[in-house]
Amino acid sequence: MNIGDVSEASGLPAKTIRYYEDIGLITPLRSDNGYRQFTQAHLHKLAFIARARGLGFSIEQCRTLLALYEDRERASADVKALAETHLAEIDAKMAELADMRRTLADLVQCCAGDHRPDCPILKGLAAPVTGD
Amino acid sequence: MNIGDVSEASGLPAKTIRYYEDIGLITPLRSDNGYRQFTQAHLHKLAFIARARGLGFSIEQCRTLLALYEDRERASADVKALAETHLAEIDAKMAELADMRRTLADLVQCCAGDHRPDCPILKGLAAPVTGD
DNA sequence: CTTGACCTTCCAGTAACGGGAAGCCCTATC
DNA sequence: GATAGGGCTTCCCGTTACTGGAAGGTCAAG
Repeated sequence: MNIGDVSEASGLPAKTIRYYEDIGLITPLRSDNGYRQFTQAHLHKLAFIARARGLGFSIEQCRTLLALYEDRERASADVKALAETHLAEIDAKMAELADMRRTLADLVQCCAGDHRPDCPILKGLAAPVTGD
Repeated sequence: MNIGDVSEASGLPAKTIRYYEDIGLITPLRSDNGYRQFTQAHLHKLAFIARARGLGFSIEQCRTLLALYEDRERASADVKALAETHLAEIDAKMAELADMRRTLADLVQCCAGDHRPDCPILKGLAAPVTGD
């Protein structure tokens, strides 16, 4: 398969697939004309990466996951640990966003949002509301 | 004030403050020795930016907020609209994270996490679970 | 006079690609 | 055979919002 085929099959842009080759995630062979030649195994790997990325794993985490995936002796505990680490990262981000959201929603709610210049949002940014 | 003073007062690293000057967010004067000279107004602006950044506004959104902040004729509706746009961005990110979290948590829960190689997480990444 | 803390500029790197240029390859059509 | 098109190649720059580090000027204290 050429890059266009795996691109369509995996849903990944060709640019992204070339990038993954650059950083050593996949290593397609080349045909005589210099075109990358992909096998089903390559496609499988790319789909794996696409799904892991879709779950928010970083490229380096994907690299580790792929290595574990290809290691028939791996312990599932290793995979689980990585997944749990990532789960914790997600939770941390969600908590951070929730904090922002709370504060921002408060400010928005206080703002009349009319033609007048008086704006509690800007006031809140200029001097944070102290709950004391 | 020198950059170290505003850095400490605003909580922003000196590097970041220089960067903000680079991109035109602030424009301190220079003293004879070439050092940046900051006023209370500069510090005020930096603190404003720091808080807006803390709420997740992008640099460009901060630039707009600053412009609105310094425009005595602005309508609070403009500020509110920007804040609501950002609120929607936050909500979108939270929803995306929640989706990831759900799927990942499901996989993690199915994984024994022991010394054996059998791992539902890797299986799930290799071929997504279809709910059909 | 030297030491050390501060300040300056500039260059490079981060994550994970995306855009676009310049140019080769292959097939189809006229 | 010439050409048009689409796909492929490499290469380099741009993105966001900084951070790290090198090389060197400035200033106050001992």
